[in-house]
Amino acid sequence: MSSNNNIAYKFLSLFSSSEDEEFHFRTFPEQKGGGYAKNFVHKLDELNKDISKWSSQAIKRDGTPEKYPTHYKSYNEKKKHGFYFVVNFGGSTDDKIKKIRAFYIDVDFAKEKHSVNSEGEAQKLAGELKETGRYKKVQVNRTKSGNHFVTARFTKKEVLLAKNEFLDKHSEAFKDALIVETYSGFHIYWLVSNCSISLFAKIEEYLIFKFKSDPQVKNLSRVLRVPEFVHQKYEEPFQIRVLQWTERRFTVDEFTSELNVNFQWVEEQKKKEKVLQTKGYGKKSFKEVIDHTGLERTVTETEFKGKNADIEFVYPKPTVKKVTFSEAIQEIKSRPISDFVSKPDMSINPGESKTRVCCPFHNDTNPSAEVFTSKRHQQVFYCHSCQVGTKDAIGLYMIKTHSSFRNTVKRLAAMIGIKVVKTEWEQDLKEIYDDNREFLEQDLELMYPNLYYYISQYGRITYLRYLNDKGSVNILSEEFSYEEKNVYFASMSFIKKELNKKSVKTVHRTVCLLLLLGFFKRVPEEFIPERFRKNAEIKRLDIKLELKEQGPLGEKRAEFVRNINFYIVQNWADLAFEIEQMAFLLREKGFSLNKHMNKIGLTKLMGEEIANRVFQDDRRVNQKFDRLEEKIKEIVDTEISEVGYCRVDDVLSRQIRYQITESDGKKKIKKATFKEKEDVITRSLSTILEDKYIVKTVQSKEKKKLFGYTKNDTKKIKVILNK
DNA sequence: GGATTGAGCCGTTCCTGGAG
DNA sequence: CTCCAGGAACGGCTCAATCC
Repeated sequence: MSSNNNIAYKFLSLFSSSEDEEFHFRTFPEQKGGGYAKNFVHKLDELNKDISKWSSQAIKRDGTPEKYPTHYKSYNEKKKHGFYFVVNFGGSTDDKIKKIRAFYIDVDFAKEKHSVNSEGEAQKLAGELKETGRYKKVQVNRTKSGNHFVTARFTKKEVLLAKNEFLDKHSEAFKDALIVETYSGFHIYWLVSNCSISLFAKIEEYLIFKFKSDPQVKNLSRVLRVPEFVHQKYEEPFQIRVLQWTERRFTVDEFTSELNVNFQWVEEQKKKEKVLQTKGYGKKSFKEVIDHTGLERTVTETEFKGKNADIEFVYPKPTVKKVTFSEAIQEIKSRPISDFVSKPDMSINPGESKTRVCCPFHNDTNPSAEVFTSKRHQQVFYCHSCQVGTKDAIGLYMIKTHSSFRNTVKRLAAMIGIKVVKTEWEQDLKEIYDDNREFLEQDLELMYPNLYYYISQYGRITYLRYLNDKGSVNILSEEFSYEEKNVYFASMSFIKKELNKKSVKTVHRTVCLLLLLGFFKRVPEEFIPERFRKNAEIKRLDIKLELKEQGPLGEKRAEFVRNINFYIVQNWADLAFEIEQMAFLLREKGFSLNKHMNKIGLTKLMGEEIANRVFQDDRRVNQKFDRLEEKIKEIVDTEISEVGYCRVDDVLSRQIRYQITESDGKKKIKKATFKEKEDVITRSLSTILEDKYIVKTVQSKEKKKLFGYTKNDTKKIKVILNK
């Protein structure tokens, strides 16, 4: 027995069955910009020393070690990296885990997060939370997509109370558990001797529901903090410590009976949760409140904001003037808001700079809204209480009626005796947009099966409708057109928000796919008039967006518009055959969003010209990629000439060396990593094979035997054959 | 330095269609 | 019908460009 009193070592040794069992470790920066995560591996007996001496060289992702060793303790304290270990045995990724060492949960009492619908609501909730005195910090945040949420961090005292309550409540279940205390909660471990990999996830799920612990903490290769190291995420550093020791190692049977593990109950809980998570599309919106356990959600329907506003607009006047759409906007913006609103009275008395009114958007008895003249705009309406604000009557009308921008302009124009007429160019455009709408209603499946294949899935038809409609209501001006079509812009985040998507990346890839197919075209940057690229003009455009968002005054936000993608909508009916051809090609070549929707992948699959259409930056295909591709091609050639076929798996497991030219011009031989080989194969296999080979997927045992595959499993394998 | 954007890589989770 | 590999979605992280 060792005589040292190293607690971290003692802790880890509980998890292993022998002194030379391996442990995988990882460090993560606790704070933003704190560097990269690093990986380490140690046998247990290497750690049988004071933790200030624990150190080694980190292992990079490609398996090679880093240049200098890292002393974990000082790295943890000075560089503020958290120090974690992979609880289960085998490796640091899920597929490498071979043995379950323990069941574990992570409970967190430090924070609460509430999602709300508007900044006003967020501020109100934040105020209420602050008043309770239970929180150390209450923050109103806004996601990139414009959703508001309130994060609140409990005071130390509250965290302590919650911790005690939690331990008391579950003392029976934790009787034979290892309990580790973190700043915000606990890591609870139950050592286990004979749990299968497949059972692990089910039991973890049960524990998550039973103890309302962090739902993320259930993966096989989960890392948790090592005791004795310091947790420095918050202001005060906290040393992770072991509260309760145990050497009890459960068998699965003992565990399931002593903790009353019940899988059916888990399924019921899951169903309940699913119902709560269901969100309405389009018409209804819901509010989610997530408490600090991250699991209990209450969902309420929100009001249709603005519908009940106590505001009335003036009646239309007889037409005295006919103007174009953009002229009408100018005219409306140049007039005071009171020209359009009959109630409340928003006129500013002569000689005064502003007027105060009772806000029509909330129950307001003491005037908390004001109408004033700003430097950049004729008039601005802004409520200090509920923070509804607009820069002209257009915004007010849109908030009240939820009309589109175009309809709003038309109706407001009518109120001042103006009729909006279309120019010839606008009429042509309207036809395209209308035709496109109709095009989507047709029986596309029969007429254009490949086109249909791509647009029928994953709500892509919704993207098409949305972008087409967006074009039709954002007609800028004839002088700003490309190929005689209306040019409009859209940011990915904005589309994401409008279409209720969860990730900008998904939106981006979908839009790229639609561009690739040919439904839209990106306008090359050199064709965008200089004045539209200038800040001032972009601000003008942004104000429109801001109105559509019905958000508070967008003065700040209007300063941030840079990389904008400009699009034109094609005439889909005219191009349907070409789109169908492209869709056919993509399917034939085995196009996949995951693998090919990037410049290198698409260039390899479809050629440079098409790739440039979708990705306009001047990224080049990596030289390295080409070299490795040549090598792989050679292997396929020789293999097929020798045995008549080539298994893709074999190519991946082969050691391949290829030449690269380093930055100083020297040539060097490099060993291809697995990932590099995989990249080349997934991204460009079909293109490097020329026309003489085909790739076949084989799954049945008999067929696999033909290719010398003897393993008794149902795994699909890929083989390259002569055509 | 902070914010924001498009774009990249990588790993996990959810879902589906085809093989058996 | 079941099962599972692969595709799509999602989320974490980085990076460069760009502006205040």
